[in-house]
Amino acid sequence: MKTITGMNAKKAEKISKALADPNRLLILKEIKKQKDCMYCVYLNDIVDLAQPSIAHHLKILTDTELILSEKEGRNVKYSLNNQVLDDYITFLESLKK
Amino acid sequence: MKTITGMNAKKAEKISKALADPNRLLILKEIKKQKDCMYCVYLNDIVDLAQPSIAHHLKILTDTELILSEKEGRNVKYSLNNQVLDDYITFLESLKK
DNA sequence: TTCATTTATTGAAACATTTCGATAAATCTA
DNA sequence: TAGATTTATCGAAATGTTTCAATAAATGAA
Repeated sequence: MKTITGMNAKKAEKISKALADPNRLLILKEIKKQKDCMYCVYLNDIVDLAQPSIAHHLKILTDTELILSEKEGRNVKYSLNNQVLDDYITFLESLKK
Repeated sequence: MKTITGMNAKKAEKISKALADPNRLLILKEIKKQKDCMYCVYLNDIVDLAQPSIAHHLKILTDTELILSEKEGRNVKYSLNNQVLDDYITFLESLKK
C-alpha cells in the first residue's frame, strides 16, 4: 500500500530542485519569519525580482507541495507544508548508513 | 565564530543542487548499498552514462563534500559524509515553524 | 460600470547543466 | 618498458532553468 505522503527518489529529486535556488530558499525563510503564512504581495518588497519571476518560483514551490496556497480575495496566502519537508528529511536519512 | 561544518543558505543551495539529479541520487543510494564505501569503477555497471558523465556527477558530489573520495592505486573509493547531510537536514528543520 | 490592485500566463533571451567523444594523466601488470 | 586499466579534463551539442516585458484574468473599491 502506498500513502499519499510517501517519498521516492523521483519526488526527492523534484524537491531538491525546488530547494536549489537562492530566491526560493529566501521565500521559504520569509514564510517562517511571518509565522506560518505569508501573502504573495509581500514578496515584492523582499525578493529582488520582477513579479512574473516571483510567480514562477511560487509555482515551483507549490507544485512540489513544499508550500500550500490559499486564495483570499485578490491575494494568495502561502504556508509551509511540514509534511513534505519531513518526508524529504526521512528520505535523506535513509541515504545514511 | 564559524565552524567548518556549519551550514548557510548558500551552501544549502549547493547541496540541494547536488541532490537534484536522478543519477547522483542513484550514486548515493549505491554507496549506501555497498555498506559505507564504493569504488568508482563499479558505477559503470550501475549508472547508464558514459564515463566522463559519471566523473562529472562524482565531482559535483565531492565538491559539496556530500561524499568523500580516497585514492587507492588506480581506483578511487567513495564514502558518504554523514556530517554534511546532517548539517543540511538541520538547515531544513530550521525552515519549519 | 470603471479603475486600480493582485496574481497568472506567454514567449523569448540569457544563462546553466548534462551529456558525450576525444584525449590526457596516473597507475598497475606482464 | 609497453600495453591495459582507471579516472580526469576539454570542448561542443543538447537540454533545462531563470528572468523579464507584455498582457491577461480575477477581484476589490469608488
